[in-house]
Amino acid sequence: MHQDWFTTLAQYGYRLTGSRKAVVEIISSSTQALTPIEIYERARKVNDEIGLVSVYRTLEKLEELKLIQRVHQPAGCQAFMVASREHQHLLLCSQCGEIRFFEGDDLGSLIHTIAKKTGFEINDHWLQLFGVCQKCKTGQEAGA
Amino acid sequence: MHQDWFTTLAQYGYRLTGSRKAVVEIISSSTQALTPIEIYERARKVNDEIGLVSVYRTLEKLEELKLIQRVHQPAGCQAFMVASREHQHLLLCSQCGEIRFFEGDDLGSLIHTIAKKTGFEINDHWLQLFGVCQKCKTGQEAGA
DNA sequence: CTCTTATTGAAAACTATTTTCAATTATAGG
DNA sequence: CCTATAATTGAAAATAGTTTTCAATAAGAG
Repeated sequence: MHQDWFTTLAQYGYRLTGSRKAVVEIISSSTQALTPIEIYERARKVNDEIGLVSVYRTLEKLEELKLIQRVHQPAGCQAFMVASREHQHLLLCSQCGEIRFFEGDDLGSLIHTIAKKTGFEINDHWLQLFGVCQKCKTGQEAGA
Repeated sequence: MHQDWFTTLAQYGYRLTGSRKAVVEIISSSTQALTPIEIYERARKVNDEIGLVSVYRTLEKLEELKLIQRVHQPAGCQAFMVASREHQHLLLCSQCGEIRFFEGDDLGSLIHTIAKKTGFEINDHWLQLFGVCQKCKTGQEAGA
């Protein structure tokens, strides 16, 4: 997957630098949302030259290109992960942070009803499910 | 409505001060989510002694008592508004920020399906609708 | 009315993020 | 392969948002 991201970055005229590669590899392979600091710390383990600023700057670009998304959680909204595709939403484990995509929500008739009742023209929705993943239920910790 | 909030605050042993009254009146009567600074600015117009710190501290308590909730929006997650009741969700106007409550989402079968498919025990969900309110559609600005 | 203790505002501290800037480096074109 | 150039870098400074500290004040119980 991260190869595609490199291609997209190149298509938009962005250079492929060590810092960017590190950030891309870390986020694109994570099953949990990661904060800038978490990404920075992981990147440092591979290359201890990388700066936190570059993490922020890379995140900004990846978000612009819609390759990643900010994840809103009760504990905060600083973490990022791979972007959902159209019609995909997130299911989050409240214990270990493991995230899965799902689709198939059928909000059409609800949206229609609410639109009629309120006079709003409804054009987007956010849906997120929270729970406990199988690993956490059975007592194990998920891998970081 | 804000009378109920004063009662709740008193029940929990909180004193009813001018700063708290101002914050409570402002939030409890707003149809838009307000940031701490916005609340502070409005409160200042009535009482120019109030400090921003007290706004933060009051918000903290109102959130603890579940009288208000933080509202997550594309532009940020610092704003607060009256808490949703059980099963209520938000419909937001992307243009003027006007917010309505709605209920009646029927996610039971979706949640069941996803739980089965993923092994998660799903115990909560966030749903928000976005759109353009009637006033904004017809070109007017909503009242602040 | 008085006493106690919660609450206050201001300033300082802290955290998260963005900007500035000179040095470096990816990459297009020779 | 070189070279030129403009994008990118990391560090430091700046900014924004929030929390803590602290002495002064004031709510409200008795």
